[in-house]
Amino acid sequence: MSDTPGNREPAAAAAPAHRPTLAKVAELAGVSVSTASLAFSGAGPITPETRARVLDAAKELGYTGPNPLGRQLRSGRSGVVGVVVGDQLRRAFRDPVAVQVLDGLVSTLGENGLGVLLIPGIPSDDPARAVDPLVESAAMDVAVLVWGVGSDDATLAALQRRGVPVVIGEGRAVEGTPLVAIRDRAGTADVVRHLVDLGHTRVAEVSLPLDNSDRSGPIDAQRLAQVDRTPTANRLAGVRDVVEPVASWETEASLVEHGRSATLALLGSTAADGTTEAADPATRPTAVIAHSDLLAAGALLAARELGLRVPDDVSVAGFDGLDLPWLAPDVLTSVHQPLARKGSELGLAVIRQLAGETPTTVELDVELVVGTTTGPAPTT
Amino acid sequence: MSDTPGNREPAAAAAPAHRPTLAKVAELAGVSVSTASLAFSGAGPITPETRARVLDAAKELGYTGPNPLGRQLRSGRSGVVGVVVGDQLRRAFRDPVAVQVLDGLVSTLGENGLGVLLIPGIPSDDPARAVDPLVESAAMDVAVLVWGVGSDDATLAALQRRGVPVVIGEGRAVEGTPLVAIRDRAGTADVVRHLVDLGHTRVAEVSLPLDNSDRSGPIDAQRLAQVDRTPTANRLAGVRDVVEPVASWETEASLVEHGRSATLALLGSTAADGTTEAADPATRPTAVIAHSDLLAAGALLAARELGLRVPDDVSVAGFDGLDLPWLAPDVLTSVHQPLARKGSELGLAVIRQLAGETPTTVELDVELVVGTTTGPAPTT
DNA sequence: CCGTCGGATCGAATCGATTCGAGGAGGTGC
DNA sequence: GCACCTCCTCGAATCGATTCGATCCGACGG
Repeated sequence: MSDTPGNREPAAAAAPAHRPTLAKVAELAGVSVSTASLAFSGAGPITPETRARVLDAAKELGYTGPNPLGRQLRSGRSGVVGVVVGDQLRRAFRDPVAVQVLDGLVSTLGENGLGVLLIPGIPSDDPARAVDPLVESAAMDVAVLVWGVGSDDATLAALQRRGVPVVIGEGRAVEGTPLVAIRDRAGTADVVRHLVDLGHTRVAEVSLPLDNSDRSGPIDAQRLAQVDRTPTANRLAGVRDVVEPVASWETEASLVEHGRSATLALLGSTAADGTTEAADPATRPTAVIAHSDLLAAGALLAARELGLRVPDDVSVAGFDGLDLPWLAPDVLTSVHQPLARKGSELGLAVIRQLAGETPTTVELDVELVVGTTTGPAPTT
Repeated sequence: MSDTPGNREPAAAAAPAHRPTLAKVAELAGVSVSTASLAFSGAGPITPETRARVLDAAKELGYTGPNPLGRQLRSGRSGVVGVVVGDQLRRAFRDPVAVQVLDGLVSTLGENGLGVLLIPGIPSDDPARAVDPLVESAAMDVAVLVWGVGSDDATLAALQRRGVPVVIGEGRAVEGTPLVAIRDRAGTADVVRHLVDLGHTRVAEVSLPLDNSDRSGPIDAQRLAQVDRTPTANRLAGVRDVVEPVASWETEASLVEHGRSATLALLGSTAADGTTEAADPATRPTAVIAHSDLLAAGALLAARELGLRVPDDVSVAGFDGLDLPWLAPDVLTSVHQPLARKGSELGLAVIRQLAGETPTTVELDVELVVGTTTGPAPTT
């Protein structure tokens, strides 16, 4: 076998495990490579005996099935779907919303034999890292941009340049790519209408990030015009479809602590000694609408801290429909969105894309679920 | 070019985008394929003009670089690291501990041009799903079992059968595979010693799951013998190195709500009307040691619910060192472990494994950080 | 003026499997 | 008994790139 002088074994000292190939198995079984391939793939006719002989030979050699790399090259498919997450995983995954969507996506793709490759997105504000090796050259059949695309998305551009088909979740529609979205705007309007129906007129808003600038603070008209994330834009619009909020506060991420600090700013006033206490009940907002449940949870904690009773002194509502048992005994009033379903739909869109079907837009329904955190506006 | 009659174009109607190959580029540039390859890879000598000519030709054809599949087959490397997560992502990623480790892992691997493929593990209690397509046949250079391996791990077995090198985090050491662990046992002993030093003698324990049976309830000696997860075993042992807990409660997952219910059971007693109130201060545990911060957070909430002051009536300590700002104003006493570092070390172990180095075991240090939730045992 | 040396380019083998058309053996029908 | 048909197996091309050794060229030294 090693009759060739000058073998191509450069320095592989402790690597005796040159895995056997299909050819070796075929040789041992006394059949051709093509027949051996048939034995494994099951495509095409083959006698049970021949098949058994091949399988026996495989077992004897310790061959555990066709090398995926060879198969992939031949078929032109890698079986891998790239999922673009934020540049920091820890950030993207701290939000249960993201995790649940991803869970649905991974399950659906897994059922179809597709794997998920985590791709750190290219931060649009960092041109130095404009070439991410994974985005630029990882093998993937489709890429999923789960959390939308900005107006000037470097990752999207790179993928399109490479010719990788793209599926987008929750965001701006892009020519020729499937989109899976939810009815943010209508859902947000629903919950705000619920508040208005309860008599609330001074509604404060805790907003999702408007872009990826990590800013936080009050949103004025000028800032409002700069919004560059579709979900945020939709929810801002949904609120304003019903009422003009008396105050609106931008947060840097959908996390409990940011909801808390935003709400302290909206409902509290800083005393001379630096401590924060509840603001004047006559002017203070009577309801807080948060763009997410995590922010709403923070709002709830802030209200408790300020000594405000929920919902007697202030009503709090969120968006997402997360299960937050540690808020007990309170149950958030929230707009429930089908998170796992959103992931599944993304997965199905990927599969349709691979099948060559023409891209479609899917829009999922949401549902207002009233909990214990909203009630009639205080009469004072 | 298409002088061959009977082209191999079966039914690719709307797919004109047969991506150009290196051969086509070489042809247009008037050079050989090998030279064109050199122009892209940069390996080997090449005149700047030739290189430019190739690159121009590539641009003209819309060729965006070598097809990863071809390169992978040739090199025998896929550049992909499989990371085995629980069968349900949503479950694995609800724990910030997991997410932070994964974040460190993804960063480190990303810096080395390696991608992370999410692999749902094979549930050991479900023989029907004993063949996961991804575990069985996805292309990966190394697999990482981040959360340890059980005594009879189907996923590990499948990977070993395939000959995929494995790296293990936090668990039982396996012959010939690198391991990255932390000093659970010593760290746990440290925090328990801290409690004992404060005068606590009646210490209750809220334990991580002992196996993947989803059981919850008190742990007796018999159950204690069945533990099949190394981190849990280590922490149980660490506690017992210092004190014998007056009560120990198994949870089904490291989540706030389970910590809460366990603690209600440990510190409360159910009244005749079905409500739970604090048990007799004379016999009630004065300290709760939880195996994780999420469980400890639940314990804290439960204590508050029972009307117990922390740390005056009861001390609470955890493990992990998570940042839990929504527990404010409390700050958990906890054993901090370097989570991102653990991920990085796993990544480095992967890289060493790929470089053919011999597997080593890395054990990371932990540090007790005293917060506001532990204090002297009540004198009554 | 010729031999030699070094750098750039090319040819061909190789990675490991899939697939299609051809060929061969065995069985059936007339 | 012959022709035909079916079913299985085989050979060879192919997927797209990398890489090694060979070749070819110009330049330089003797």
